[in-house]
Amino acid sequence: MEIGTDCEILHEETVERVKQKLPDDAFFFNLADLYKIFGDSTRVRILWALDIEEMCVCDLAVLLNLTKSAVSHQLRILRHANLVKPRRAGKEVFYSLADEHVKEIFEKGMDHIQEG
Amino acid sequence: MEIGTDCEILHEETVERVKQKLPDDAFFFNLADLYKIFGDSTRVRILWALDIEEMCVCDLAVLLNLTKSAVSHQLRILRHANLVKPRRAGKEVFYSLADEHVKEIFEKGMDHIQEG
DNA sequence: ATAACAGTTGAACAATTGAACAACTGTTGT
DNA sequence: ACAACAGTTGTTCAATTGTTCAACTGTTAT
Repeated sequence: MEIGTDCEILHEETVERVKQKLPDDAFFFNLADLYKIFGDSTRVRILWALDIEEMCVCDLAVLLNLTKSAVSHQLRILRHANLVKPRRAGKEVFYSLADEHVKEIFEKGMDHIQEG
Repeated sequence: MEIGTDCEILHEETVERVKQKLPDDAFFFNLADLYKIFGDSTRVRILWALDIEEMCVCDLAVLLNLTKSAVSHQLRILRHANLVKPRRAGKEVFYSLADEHVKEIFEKGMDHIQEG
């Protein structure tokens, strides 16, 4: 079955109208990639914890019952997405939320859960 | 390496303080599951389109260059998460966003992308 | 009734992803 | 210089996930 052509165009006006506003693929990939990061309970727990206060890798491992390795891997992903930022202090690295967006995205998500 | 114990507890006060506020696992799973749904470019494109106007499955397939099947599978997931709602009209099924949260979560996500 | 078509659904396959393990950096203190 | 420890990183493996294909519903019109 051929993509996009296994059906007649039912409402051409609608499709055209929306198509004109449609952002390019990169936009959607970036947006999806951002949400993908929130889409894992371990990462969400880390973000939630860092929303309370700055913590080092070991603290997070103990708090969330994970290995340092697992925490570090996830922090790397979160760092890469500019959601957390590191602060080195001797041997330890303290992590905190990078900006206010994280908190806001969280709040909207929780709103939805509490209704559904 | 034993989980959560491959390091000394460095800041016990911090860990305890955060632990007391820590929601149960279900909370984080639900939250992650919600974001997981936004974490796919096809679903995000569908949601974006439905944010402009109500559309039927075929319209979405043509607009986004997908098979009806692929669209329907994704709509099922979105329906299940209460993000879209169907409206049957004869042979066609029109979908629209279920509530305002979707739009708000979107906006926050885009804010973040445009800064990073 | 039956043909036509919008939409749904299940199974199978490829691609992605999180966790675990082990090896490695980098900093501190002796 | 070296031991100790916080953190990082690469690899492997199992599990999850998106898409496709094919078969199936359900509604409309003849």
